[in-house]
Amino acid sequence: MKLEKITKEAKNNARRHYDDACATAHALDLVGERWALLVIRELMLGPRRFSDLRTNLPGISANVLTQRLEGLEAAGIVIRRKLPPPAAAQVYELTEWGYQSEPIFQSLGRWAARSPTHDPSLPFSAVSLMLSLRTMIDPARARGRDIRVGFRIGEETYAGRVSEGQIAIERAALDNVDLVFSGTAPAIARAIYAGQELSALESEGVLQIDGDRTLAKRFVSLFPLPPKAEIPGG
Amino acid sequence: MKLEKITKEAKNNARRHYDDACATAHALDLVGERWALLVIRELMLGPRRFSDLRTNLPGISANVLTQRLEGLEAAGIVIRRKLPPPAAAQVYELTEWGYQSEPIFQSLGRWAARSPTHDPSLPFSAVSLMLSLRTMIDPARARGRDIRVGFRIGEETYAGRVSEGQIAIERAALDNVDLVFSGTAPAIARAIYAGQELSALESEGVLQIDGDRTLAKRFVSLFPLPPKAEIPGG
DNA sequence: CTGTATCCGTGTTGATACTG
DNA sequence: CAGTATCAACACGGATACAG
Repeated sequence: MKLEKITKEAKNNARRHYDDACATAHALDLVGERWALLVIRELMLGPRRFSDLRTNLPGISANVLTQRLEGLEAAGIVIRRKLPPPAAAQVYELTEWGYQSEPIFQSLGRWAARSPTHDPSLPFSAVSLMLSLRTMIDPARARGRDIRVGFRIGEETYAGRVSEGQIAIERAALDNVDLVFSGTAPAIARAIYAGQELSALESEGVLQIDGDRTLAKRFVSLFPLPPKAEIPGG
Repeated sequence: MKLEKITKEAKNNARRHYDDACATAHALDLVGERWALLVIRELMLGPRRFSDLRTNLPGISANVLTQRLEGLEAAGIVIRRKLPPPAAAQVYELTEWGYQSEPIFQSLGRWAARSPTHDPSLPFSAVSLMLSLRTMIDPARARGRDIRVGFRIGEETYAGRVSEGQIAIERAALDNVDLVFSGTAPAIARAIYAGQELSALESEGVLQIDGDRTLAKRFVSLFPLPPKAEIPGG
């Protein structure tokens, strides 16, 4: 039993890697496997349990999630903790270095937003929507604004604050916010990125806005999408 | 014959993808397959031929390289061109949007440079070394400097210019440079990143420096490595 | 010489079912 | 809830043969 485990681990360590001193290639050795970056993304706004990760990563299978978490833990990117009683659940959390990978998501997201084949009508996790706000905010439009905004998505709430051209977001209770968007992540995304009328989404029943409507309109206008790339001969 | 090709293409189009509206996930659909980003990296400093790519990507096989180039071309990231006679060779080149992926390499490289398991003694392609200079230059140290530097790596030459805290680099002839490093990419990397004595590398015969030695020392000092990440319990 | 196509052994991935 | 076991499908990489 023990021996089997050891050989298995040896196998994992000897897994495919690029023989390349380039730091980018090394990054791909660390997080280039399928699903790895998306697992990190889901942890980017704080610790999560195995099943949280599973439900927010449409399509990942349990064994692959296990493997990725083991690999990320071995690499020093993720750490697993047992929550103190009474919660007593096990959670996975990024290490400090793990959290520092956020610029990777921003550069990937900003670039891919220009893709001609990007389909924003697919499922959208709450975390990725929140992260996308950090990525896509237009500092020029946001400068001078100070808006406290809340989001209620399923069971979870996120609190954000626009200031100095940036937006800070964390998983937190909705105290002291000027504005709350409640709904599914895709619905909120339609309001912010597809530019759909807030009132239309509300009558559809997929979105609810509490607070100053004008402020809400101003808020969603802070997140313009870049123009699609023009593909020669495409 | 034709039918087979069509079914194969249909298969390729229907290949594994994340069902996720997040732009980061879409980026991974585009460039998340093994080798894809490294192929793009090799094209980042200008067009290359199939065999250039092969020799600079240690370990990629011809059929995988073909598949990646097809996929990247279909995605609008790479375009293939036939060089005019007499060269008449076929080359692969990034589209404008493809070139805009450079920040992805920078964020990956900067982050992975902190990895405790990064081994800089592996093979190093000329392009990745040149790109790493753009990524790792310390603007604070570089500000106020104006240095024209050349690199001769194998058959190729690269010309760089430090100015305004940045370094611009292109594949170009070595006219008008203050300083030339000649040698293999790993040797130059040892001088710049491992902080090895230039004179030691020269007596070893792996590096040659033409130009002002003091300037060379100043140049290599512009590229400090970040501290390794501390892994809790690692 | 520069790629492309095909075959094949092997390892990785993912769907389903199952266990503590 | 948090994973493990099993198995089929696929992707990878190497070799080789082929085309312009």
